[in-house]
Amino acid sequence: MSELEEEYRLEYFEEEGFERKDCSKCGAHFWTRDHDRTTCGEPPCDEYGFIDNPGFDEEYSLEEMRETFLSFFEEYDHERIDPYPVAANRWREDVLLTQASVYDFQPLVTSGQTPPPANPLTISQPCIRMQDIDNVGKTGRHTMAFEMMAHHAFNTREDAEGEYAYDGEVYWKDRTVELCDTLLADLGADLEEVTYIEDPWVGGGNAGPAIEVIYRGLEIATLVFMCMERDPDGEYELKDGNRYSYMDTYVVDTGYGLERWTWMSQGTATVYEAIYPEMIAFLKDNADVDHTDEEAEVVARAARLSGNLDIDDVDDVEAARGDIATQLGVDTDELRGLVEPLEDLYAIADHCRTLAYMFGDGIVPSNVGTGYLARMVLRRTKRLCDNVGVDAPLDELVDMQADRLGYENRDTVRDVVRTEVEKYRETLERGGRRVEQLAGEYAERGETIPTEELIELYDSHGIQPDMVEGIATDAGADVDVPDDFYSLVAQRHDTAGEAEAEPSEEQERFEDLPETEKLYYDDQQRTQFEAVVLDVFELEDGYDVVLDQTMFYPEGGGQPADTGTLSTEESTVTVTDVQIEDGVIRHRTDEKLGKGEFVNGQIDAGRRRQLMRHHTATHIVIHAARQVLGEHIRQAGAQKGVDSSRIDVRHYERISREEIREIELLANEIVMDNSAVSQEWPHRNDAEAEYGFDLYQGGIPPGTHIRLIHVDEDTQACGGTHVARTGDIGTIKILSTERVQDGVERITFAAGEAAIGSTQRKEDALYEAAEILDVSPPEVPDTAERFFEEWKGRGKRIEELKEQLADARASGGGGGEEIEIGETTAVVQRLDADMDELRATANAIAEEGKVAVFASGASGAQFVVAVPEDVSVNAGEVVGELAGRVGGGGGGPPDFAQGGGPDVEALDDALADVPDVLRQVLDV
RNA sequence: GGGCUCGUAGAUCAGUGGCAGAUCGCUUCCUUCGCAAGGAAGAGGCCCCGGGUUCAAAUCCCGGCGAGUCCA
Repeated sequence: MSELEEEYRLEYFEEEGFERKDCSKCGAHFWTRDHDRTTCGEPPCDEYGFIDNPGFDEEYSLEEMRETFLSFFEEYDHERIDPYPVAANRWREDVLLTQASVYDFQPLVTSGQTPPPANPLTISQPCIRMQDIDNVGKTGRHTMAFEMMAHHAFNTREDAEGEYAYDGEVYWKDRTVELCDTLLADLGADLEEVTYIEDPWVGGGNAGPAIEVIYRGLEIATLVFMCMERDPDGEYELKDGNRYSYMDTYVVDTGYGLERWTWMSQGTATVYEAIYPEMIAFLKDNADVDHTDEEAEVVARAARLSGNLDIDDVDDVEAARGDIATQLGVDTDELRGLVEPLEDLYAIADHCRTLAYMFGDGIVPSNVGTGYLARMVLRRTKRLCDNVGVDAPLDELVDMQADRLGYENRDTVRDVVRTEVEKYRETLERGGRRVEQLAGEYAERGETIPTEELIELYDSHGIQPDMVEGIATDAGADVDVPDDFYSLVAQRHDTAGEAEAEPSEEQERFEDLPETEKLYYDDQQRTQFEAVVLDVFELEDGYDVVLDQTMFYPEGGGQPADTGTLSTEESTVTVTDVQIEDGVIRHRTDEKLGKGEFVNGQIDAGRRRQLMRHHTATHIVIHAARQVLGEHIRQAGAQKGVDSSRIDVRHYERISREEIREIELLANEIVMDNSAVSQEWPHRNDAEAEYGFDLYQGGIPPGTHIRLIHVDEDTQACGGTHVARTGDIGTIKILSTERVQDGVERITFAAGEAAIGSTQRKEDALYEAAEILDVSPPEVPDTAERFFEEWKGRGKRIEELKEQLADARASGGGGGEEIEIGETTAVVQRLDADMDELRATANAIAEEGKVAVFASGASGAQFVVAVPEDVSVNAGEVVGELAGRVGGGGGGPPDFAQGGGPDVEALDDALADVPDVLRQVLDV
């Protein structure tokens, strides 16, 4: 760490008369204006000093504080940027949720591949952190949803000029600290009380010096100077044990907690009371949480005490509760009774804000990804509401927050919440029944419900152990929930880490090749071109040809590669696949071409035309789906093909047939409008400013300029090839929808010739069915139904007749051979009928008090033996013996058995042996 | 993306390779001035679909479709 010490010797500190000190309690290095100070200022070294003693001149609400911050930085030449969605997985694959403002600019901007939307910039970015979910409401300062206010500056070193998407230095450490200091001074903070603690930062492969800003015991900002990256040969070893070296780009990454600044300005006992005053008042009223003045006084004092303690997880909270009660001179349980309902209310307010962010930004509840996190939060919130007695519908509570946060899709948000609450209710009901039954069984046996069952209930059915406990207690069964329950669940999910094979025999030759010029964007209708062969790579199966320019579209963005041919004067080779790697396009061919040869390229025009139709149609279908299903509709994946294509969209319920028809109609209206499909390459900042984040349906492309495709009113960033006018698509036919995951619907459709083809195939099927039924196609459904009903009726009638036939045979009409065995009579008969008939007849005979042995040769050799109640013949044994003689086996209970074998030839002989077999069995 | 669980009467679910079951609901009748309740009788099943194993599959195996749930 000491290697970074130099990094903190700022001119600004010197000019302002700061002194570097070591904390007398924790040893941390920190900078302060107060020369008498000995501690770093952060709990546990110091206590909160702002409760009932606000640190700023004025009180601010959340909204006021946000505005104050942003306009302050605007005044100092920063551009204000709109916040990004909380679903960070829309632009990066390594995380699900936005947890800091810098997430917005990773990895493309921080690495220098893409310019920032402004430089320097300021933003208040909504973030969600689920790590501390259990602490929310209890510690007085943890929230799951928060806004990270920030100012960022993106710099590159002088010697790297021109290599990155931004150049030069905007500002670095001194200016950053100065801005922070100035803001504090502007708000009226006592700068003597502010400490800047040295705390190097490491994360996500990057690192750099960082400073924690502490004021009156509260960490109100972190100033990170990201300037290093992980490098095995790096000069510096940092606290994560890895080595790092300096990068060409260096980024000012600051984070100012909006909630904490608001709290600081108000000095309330908890952060929640500062940021959600109206909602908490509403919840208190709704849940009837009311304290006498005396009780309120106890609660306030307890909050103050717990705020002063170093509480960082729930175990500490529980332990601290006793201490606090002692200090206040009240009973621990009494204190808990007063405080716990409040804690639940605080958590509800916070969780509702989290949900508003999530659903407002278009996250759909699901069993995967961010959707799953949203589902977990929603269920947890619902449980908290039920627990504390809040009976306002959850969608209303979430809407209160969505309203306050200024979301415009509030109706959809409410709809999503209602649907999800209903799903949860069903899960609970299902689970409840299951547990009741299980508990009943264990209670009867006087056993404790084993842990294995609890894990199964939770893992497979989503039933929390405490719910099992509640129901089981009512049923009189014991439950023992182990302390390490959740780690036991985790064990079930242990997966062997798969080794990632990396062949990496990348030839240097390939890396030295220039980027291939992409002709397919110039004129998307052309299918022929001329080029020079730059290099040829021999593969196990064919060759990879690299040209100077190409019309062949490489696989990408869900669009498959073009196929076609490359011809020289002497020969023609077939292109079967095309891939792009670092801007260099490889054409996979069956035959070899010579380096330096001129070739004439011809792509398969029919295939390409279908792919273009499908690609443009994809934009149209998603646009239409958005009109019909709602603004939240977003692509979750897509694959184009020649015969059909599919897109996956996020939606919270199954798409109905009616909705499909609407989407199909809308899509075809766009086709019929025959409007032009256009492309442009604007600066990405201009594009984002005009169209917003929804441009990026299929991932975010790097680069300063991005390609936009306009189809009707839809605009998307897209690298694919498209038809010139929507009418070129011909027609769009939606083929099917399926639920590929909970919350993700897959729409499969066909365009152009493929649409006609698929419609014709469906019609053919209908015509064929109509012909078989000998009716016209519109009559098929009614006729099919009538036939099905009739078929079922006949089945029933046949059953009845078989029963009657069996009765008739039993009463002597069957003509079976009767033999006497001991005191009973046995009827032995061959009856080549199916099993049902044999069984019915044999049963009827047994009813008469006779042993029945029936055999059939209808399908294989089969036997049925029925024995009346008080006769001591074991039917199973008889069948076993007989079936053995026809090469098979059989068995069943003593009074009724069946069996058989493949050897029909031996059936009659076996039947002839029946008397012997029966006597034998009887003797035993 | 991966794991696990489930698809049987209108609903909720039993069913351990050998005759398709329970409870509620439904229909009719009895009892009643009437209703609730009670009694009696009855209807209602492509055991999700398709393959396989077997003498025999609701049951075992594989695949598909549909649903639920946990984890990353």
